[in-house]
Amino acid sequence: MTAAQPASDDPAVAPSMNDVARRAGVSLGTVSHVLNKPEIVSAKTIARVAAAIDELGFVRNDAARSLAAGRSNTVGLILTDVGNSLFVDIARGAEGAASTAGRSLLLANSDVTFQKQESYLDIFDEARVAGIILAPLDAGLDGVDRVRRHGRNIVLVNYAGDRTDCCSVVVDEEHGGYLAATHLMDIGRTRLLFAGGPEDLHAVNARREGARRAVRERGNGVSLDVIPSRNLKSASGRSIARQLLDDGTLPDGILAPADQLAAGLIHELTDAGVSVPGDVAVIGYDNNQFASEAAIPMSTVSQPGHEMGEEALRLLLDEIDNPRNHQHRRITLDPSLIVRRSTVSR
Amino acid sequence: MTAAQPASDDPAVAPSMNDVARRAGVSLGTVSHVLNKPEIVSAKTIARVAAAIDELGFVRNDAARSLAAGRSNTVGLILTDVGNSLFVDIARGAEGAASTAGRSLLLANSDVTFQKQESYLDIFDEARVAGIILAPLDAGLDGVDRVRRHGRNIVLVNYAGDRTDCCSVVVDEEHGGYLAATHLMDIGRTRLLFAGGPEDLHAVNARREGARRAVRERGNGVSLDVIPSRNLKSASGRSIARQLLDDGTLPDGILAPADQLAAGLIHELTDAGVSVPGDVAVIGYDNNQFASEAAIPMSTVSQPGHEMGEEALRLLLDEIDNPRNHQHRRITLDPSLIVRRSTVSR
DNA sequence: CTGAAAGCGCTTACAG
DNA sequence: CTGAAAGCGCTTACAG
Repeated sequence: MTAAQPASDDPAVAPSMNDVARRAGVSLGTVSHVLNKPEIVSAKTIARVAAAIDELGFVRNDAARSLAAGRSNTVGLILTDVGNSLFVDIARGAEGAASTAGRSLLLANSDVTFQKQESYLDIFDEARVAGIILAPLDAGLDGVDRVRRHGRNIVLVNYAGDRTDCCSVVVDEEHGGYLAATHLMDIGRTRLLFAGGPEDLHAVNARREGARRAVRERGNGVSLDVIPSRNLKSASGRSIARQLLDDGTLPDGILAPADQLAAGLIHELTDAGVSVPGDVAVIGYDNNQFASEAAIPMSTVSQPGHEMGEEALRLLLDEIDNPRNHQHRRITLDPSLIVRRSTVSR
Repeated sequence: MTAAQPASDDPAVAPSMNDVARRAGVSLGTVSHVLNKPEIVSAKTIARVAAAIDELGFVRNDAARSLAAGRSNTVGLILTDVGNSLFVDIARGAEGAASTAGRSLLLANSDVTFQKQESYLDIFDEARVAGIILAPLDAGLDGVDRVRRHGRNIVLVNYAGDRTDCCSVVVDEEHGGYLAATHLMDIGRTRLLFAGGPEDLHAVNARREGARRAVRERGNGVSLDVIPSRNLKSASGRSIARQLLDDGTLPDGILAPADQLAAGLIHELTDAGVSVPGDVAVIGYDNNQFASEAAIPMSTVSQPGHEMGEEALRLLLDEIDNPRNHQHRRITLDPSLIVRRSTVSR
């Protein structure tokens, strides 16, 4: 279906500050002052200029402003995966903090692709944004050096490797794994399985080590098996479940490093007549939207995405506004346990 | 937890085109030509300039470029809700088409807030982006006129009201409702319920009317009840289900205008011992991620988000690149039915 | 094919 | 408190 209509032939053009000045009967510089330092302008002049701006529908040309001022008002945020609610929460947190601070926040989605991540770093670099918040892939942090060399401020969020030469906000992944394992032991489970996850992902490794520590510290007679998987998707969870069913050796508690993985496990197990949590308690990770919507609402470990975004923006603004006194720092936030029916029946 | 390290005292500054020119031993204009019209420059000069760019790590100042050229290379996309996978798909589609065309795509999330939508329109307007793709709220399209008056190209996606004075890409919502109702009748259901949704949402109304038409055209002896709800969330689905259970008059087929709503209905019904789809078949709308992950995978109506984003960007580029010949048009895409176990048991 | 120069729309010392 | 003017880093006719 298509309905057509000719485009307007009048390519309207935005009025400039000069137009405003002329209309208000003041100089160009005065208009600029009204916009940027109204406190040094008389009330009468402000009113006249404001009226002219209104009448003309003037909007500042940000390219010219950035160029003349040598700095921009906008901040860029590069997310790994906008399909993952953690990153959406980060974006919301950063957006809130940015708008409080009078800054605009622009988003980019690297879509778990290293090349896109690099390309967006360059785009924000070319745009001379005031700063960049990057949720980097495990794959590499090379681009970070590149843009920093140009004087661009950058803070890392969610993952930072071992970099201490820029600010970062991360979550204590190890503690998340610890929380999950402790919860399973608290409800009396003794044969635990850490199920799934590529072994080259930092977060997966840390969560597994956290689970190991929990078992070591606290579990006498508690075992912890590990079965890795190619990815974090639900199909991997299903295939691990089938493997367990075939072997006939079910654990009584499963920790999955992602909700999707846990969902696959739960479906395949319940389809086979295994009771969750009766026979096997399952806990996921991430607190994705569907974790609470599932038929068996899922216990999980939640990461404070909103706070991560807020803190990241706060660190960035400090770096932007106090370049001299700024100290790079790493903020580590704690994940939290969310108990639902996949581990504790009501 | 916090670890500190002093910031570098050397606020590195990006080299300018002038620096590149000096280093390459050519004029400023020649460097610009190498970047923008390499075909008119000799291979030798290109090589020299390229080397200088490399050595210096030069990145173009996009603010200066936009200002001098009078146009920008980036396109802005304003989404209603990045938490909704439809919009994520739209973003992915637009991103793909943009990068193919050598354009950068910047995202903004209006977060279902009219004020944010307006504010991001202004931000993109101030940034003098080449064009804007807006997924507008039902609430109002005023901002559209404002930015168009400044010569900004804009195309609407997902909702366009009755505007024909700009391009738009929408989905045939009426047809989606028709598909869902037809499916329920196809599997033999005769007492249908259109459950939930605020009556002032265009999409909800259209989907309901589509269901009505399907019943009218095809159903002899088929009834269609309607129960509205305050919002599209899962709690609303639960409360509608409780109402049905209290009344003791269950339909045998339910159409919900959102997956979340359907999820709430399904949970409350199955908790009460009602079989889905045995006693009641339930179909949702949107094909959100959790629709397939649910314990009873959900039948639903899927919207072609990726294609919507692609088409929207294509229309926008046509408007940008051919301002003289461009014809505004509305592209209407079809939704599709996805059958899962909430309507058809295996 | 290359260079010199005007100009894009602002900001910001500097005078007054 | 206000204005005149230089300059931000590019692009783009225009000469040569």
